[in-house]
Amino acid sequence: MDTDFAARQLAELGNPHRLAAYRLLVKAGDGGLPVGDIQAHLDIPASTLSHHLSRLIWAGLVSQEREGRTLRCRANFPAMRALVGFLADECCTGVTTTTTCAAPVRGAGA
Amino acid sequence: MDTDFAARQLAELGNPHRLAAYRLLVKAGDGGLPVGDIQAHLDIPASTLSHHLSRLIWAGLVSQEREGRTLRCRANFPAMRALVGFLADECCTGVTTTTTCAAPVRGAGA
DNA sequence: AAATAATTTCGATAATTCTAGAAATATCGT
DNA sequence: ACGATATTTCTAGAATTATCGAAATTATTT
Repeated sequence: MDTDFAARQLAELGNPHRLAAYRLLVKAGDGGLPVGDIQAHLDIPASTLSHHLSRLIWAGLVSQEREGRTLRCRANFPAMRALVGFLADECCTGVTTTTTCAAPVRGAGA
Repeated sequence: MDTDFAARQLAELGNPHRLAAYRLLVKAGDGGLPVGDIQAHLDIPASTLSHHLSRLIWAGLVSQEREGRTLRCRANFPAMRALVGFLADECCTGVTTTTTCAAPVRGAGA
């Protein structure tokens, strides 16, 4: 994973509306959620939500699939694991001290 | 962990310079690194780096401790684990399907 | 106390992001 | 084709962020 790409994904998650939407999708799991459901939870204008969703999609964190009139959104779980792994990756590689990563993150290589 | 707080931390990590600096500190482990060492790696003006470091510190991701003329920076590992945990927290709570979090993140409750 | 070193604060400018209304697009049922 | 629903694209103003030189701050050495 490239640093700039990871930074992009983190930045996209770093907006309260987008993070709330993303977490909603994480909670929803593989079933995902229609845009309208997300809007109902977040209570922001459709155009604003659409803007945020497009950024999550662009960053590869969320995918969309049309189902009739609605667009179902899903969290990209492999991407999330890769990002989380990147953060902890090479943790303490150059360490000169003792314990640091007492609770290392699993699946770091994803 | 509050959503706005998590978003703030993610946003601060979502800048290539800051993420690079942070990862440097993560690799350095408990030993940390002086600001000057970070600057040598990132090759950006001191004032710009200082600005970015102050944001990481403000977000609670990095701490600083003076050692004579130099300021030693350290990654706040518990904060990192808490943030990573937050992302995966309640994953698939409302799921209606089968496998999703094939490689669940440990320490999620941090 | 002066010179030097490490880092921050200030100030100004350029670039990006957020927000949301209006218009456009896609799909469905009749 | 038409009307209704779901969602996006366009647009632009406001707010935030990034950048960096110059000046200020804090600590060390002589």
